[in-house]
Formats: sequence, C-alpha cells, structure tokens
Amino acid sequence: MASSELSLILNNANANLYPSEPQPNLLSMTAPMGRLSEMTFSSNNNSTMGPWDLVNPQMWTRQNVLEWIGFHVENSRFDASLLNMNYCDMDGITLCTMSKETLMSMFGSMLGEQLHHSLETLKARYATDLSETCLSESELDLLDNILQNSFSYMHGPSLGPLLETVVVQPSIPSDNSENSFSYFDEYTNQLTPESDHGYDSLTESFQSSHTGSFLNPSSPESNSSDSDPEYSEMPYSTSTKNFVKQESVETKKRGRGRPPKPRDSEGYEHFIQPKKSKHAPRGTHLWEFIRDILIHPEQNQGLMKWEDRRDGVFKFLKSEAVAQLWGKKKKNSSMTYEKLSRAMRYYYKREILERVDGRRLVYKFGKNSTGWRMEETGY
DNA sequence: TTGCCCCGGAAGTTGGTG
DNA sequence: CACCAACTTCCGGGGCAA
Repeated sequence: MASSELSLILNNANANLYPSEPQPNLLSMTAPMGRLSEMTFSSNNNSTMGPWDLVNPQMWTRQNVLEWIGFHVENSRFDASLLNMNYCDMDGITLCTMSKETLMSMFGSMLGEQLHHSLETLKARYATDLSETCLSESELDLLDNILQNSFSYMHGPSLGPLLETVVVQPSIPSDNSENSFSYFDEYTNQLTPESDHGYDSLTESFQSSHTGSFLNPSSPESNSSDSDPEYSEMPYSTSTKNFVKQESVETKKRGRGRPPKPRDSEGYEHFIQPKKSKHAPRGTHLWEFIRDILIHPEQNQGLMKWEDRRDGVFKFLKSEAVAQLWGKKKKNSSMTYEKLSRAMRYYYKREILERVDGRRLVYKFGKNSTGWRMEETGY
C-alpha cells in the first residue's frame, strides 16, 4: 500500500467532513485508472460497505483494512488528519490480532472502540460461515474466467486478472450517498466550486462498479450515443452475480415514482452514522450531476462533451451510460436516458436549461444554472 | 419499418420543511 | 401532518435517419 494512497483515502475522509476547506490538488496523486484493483480500492463510497464487508477480516488485504478504517473514519466523523497513517498499513491477519486497547491506543478511544466493535462483529460473522464466503482457488479461477469473458470489452488489454483483488461488493449499496469516500470524490469536490453538497457525482459511479467501462481510454467518443452496444446492453454492475440479480429484479415492472430508498439492513446501524443536519441540502440535482461530468473532462471519458463551452451548450455522447451513472448515484438501477431526459426537460421551465431545437442529445445551460461557466470554474 | 430521440401530460414517490 | 421540490415512471404522439 503506497503511502500516497493512504493519504488519499484519509484526506478524502476529511474532505468529506470538511468540504469547505481548501484541499490540495490531488490530480497528480490520483492513481492511474484502469485496473480493477485500483477501481475497487476506491469503492468504499459514502458509507457504503466496501469489499471488506464480504470478506473474512482475517483475509483482508492492506487495501481492505484501509478501506475499512476509512469507512469508520468517515462514519464517526473522525478527523483523519489526526491519524497516524503507519497504523493503517497492515493486513487483516495483523489487524485481527489487535486487542481493543491496542486499537484504542492507535486510533483513539472513540474510533478505536468503533473499529474494535466492527472487527469483532465481522470476525464473528465469518467465524460461522467461513466455508461459504471463501472460494477455493479453482472457484476463483473459474469466476475470473467468466468475468473476463463477460466483461472483456470493458477492460484494456493490459489488465490483469479481475480477481487480483476482492471485487465482490454489496449489490445494493447501503445508504447515505452524501458521504462519499474515494479519492475521486475529493477531486470532484475541489474542482467544483459550486458544489454545494460535497456530493459524489461521478466518483461514486466510477469507483464502485463500472470496472472501467467508462474509463477505458480507448473507448471511442461515439456520436451514436447508445447505439454503441457497450452502453446499451450491459448494466453497469460489478459482478456477474450482481448482474444476474439486478436483471431478475428489473424484469418486473416497477411502480411509478421515485424508488424506495434502500434500507440499511447490513447490521451497521449501531455505528455512529453521520447525522444529516436538519438543514442539510438535498442530494445532488441532476443538472449539477451533469454539470460536474462536463467540467471534469479528465473523468468524463467521452460521456458528454461541450459543444459550446462559452454558451453552455453540451451534448450527451453516451446517453445511456450517463443515465446509468445517474441511476447509480440515486440507487436506481432502472434509470434510463428516457427518464433522465424527462427530468432534463422539466428544467426548461425553471430556466436551468434552455431548449436547443433540432439537435439530438444537445442541451444548454440556462440562466438559473451555475458553476459551469469558465469564470466560475477557472478553466 | 425500425430504432432512437424529443416532447410534455399525468400520476406517483421520497425527503425536507413548517 | 400537509405541503412542496425534485425527481421517477409511464405513456402517446411526433420527427428523423438508416
């Protein structure tokens, strides 16, 4: 585990806690994208369990340990700058040997206790179903092959085995999208001058599951938006398991209206959850989400592009992919461009967007939108 | 003809607020 | 608890290019 990664994940926790504080530019520190291991490293988004949640703590990698600590740092609103990063650099076996006192001395009484509680819970969980959760090497190989075959188009040729690190994730993220947790989040936050919520727009989606599909630098900037089968046929899901699960659920017609918020059923309610302020802003608005994709061209990766930056005219290049991202952010796996575009059309009345007649997939920011102008973004 | 997109009405849900 | 904002879902209709 590189110390820079340690810094990133902990800095990020602080960035989420103190979004108004100026953050150092992490662009240069951002790990190169593309490898699944690096994608999953940042998958501990917004108080969502990371891969570690599905693995016996004894088998955690350094990365898993770090994600787990990061999760609790964020949930307890612990000031990550107070952490000694050397304490975070250990594997699961080492971690499991630590007593409550040791953890409390390393991480302070509050966080240490929380970590101990979590660790004991997880250890107890996996003590009973170890045989179910641990795949044999041959099973891993088999699953790896399946994933490689199924998702090969999502990866660059140089990618290593998908199961190089733990890739399993909860199929339904838990809760609290406000509290994102990845180094991309911090990046997003700092580059979004008007990001009033410190939300996670791109990052949540990028990090957690798309296994590089949007990030593949070789992805052509398709003009045909979703005629590209890459984006039209495959839900953006982490694993085949999740994929199958989602598919079966979505064949049922769902009721109208906003889908119910997933309830936290993962047994972590007992941890200190960051309480939403009574006046906490709502989550990201769609137009802000769109804006942030546009003003972060490094991470945009051909999803959208500016047609006329000065006038705020932009175009969806991969409309369905953007919709999937939006759906992921909203914990709504059945989001489509059709639905997203309906929401976009409502913005016309409010003058957040202006109509662009006769051009497919093209919209324009209106006078009631902010944060996209060059004067505002600084670039 | 088909597929994709645009349009806007209608009805629904969730979460914040008073 | 009512109200409201912000979507989400569904739908019928229409345009356009292949």
